[in-house]
Amino acid sequence: MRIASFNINGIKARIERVLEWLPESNIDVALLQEIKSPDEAFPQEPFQDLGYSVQTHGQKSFNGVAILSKLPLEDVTRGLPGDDSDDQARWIEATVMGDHPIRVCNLYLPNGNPVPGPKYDYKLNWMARMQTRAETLLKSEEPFLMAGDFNTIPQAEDAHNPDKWREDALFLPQTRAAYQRILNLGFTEAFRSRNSAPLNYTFWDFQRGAWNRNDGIRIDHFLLSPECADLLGDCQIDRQMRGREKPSDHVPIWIDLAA
DNA sequence: ATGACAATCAGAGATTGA
Repeated sequence: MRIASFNINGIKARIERVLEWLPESNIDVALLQEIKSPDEAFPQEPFQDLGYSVQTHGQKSFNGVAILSKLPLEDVTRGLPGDDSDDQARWIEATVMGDHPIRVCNLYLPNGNPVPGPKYDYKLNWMARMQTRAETLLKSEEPFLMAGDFNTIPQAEDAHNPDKWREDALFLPQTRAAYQRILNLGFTEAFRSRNSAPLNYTFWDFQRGAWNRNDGIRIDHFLLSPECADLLGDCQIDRQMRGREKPSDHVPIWIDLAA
């Protein structure tokens, strides 16, 4: 089974790219971020026509996550636990019912800029809540994964020009430490477990010709629980999507699971 | 020091993103 994560930067603007990509990359389960759409406005029919069921957790204008799946989904839950006052649509979970049921958490982690300020405080609080959720799921000993746009550059080799990100919310020591604390619970970061090469990115800014200079960053990740990591096959970044007509600023990343 | 790009909502230009 192939599970992908893709920050599409608006379903309305990106639907043609997504519809061509799903069969091209043989995606069974797609975790989408930044759908920028309320649930009722998300176009389900084109995806159902391709054989996917659709689960969304959206809001007007910003944020929003969705799961498209060719396999049955059970126990869909919306929102990251830990703060009832948080109304930003950044987290959705479901259990994918393949040969081995896998709990899938699709996340759009806050950007956090500018630093310092309330947006960065929100990011760090959100990451702490995510760690708590991860700890809860680990106790269940069910295979699960957390994937999406982490807005986190884990290491210097994950940026073309790390020095320009030193003061940025995506690369500050506090951000990387919060990410590392989650990883240290026992997760496998799928891409780096399969590929140690630098110059592999998932995001290139629209500005300053970043794509043409490969001036990118690697911020979209798959974290696998120990039981899930045992099922991992390949992990690839669909880099070519950045060169298409009307691209998102992110590209898809996918994993193959023996599940 | 600023803007550069793109998407959204709205129907211009502010806001957000990374």
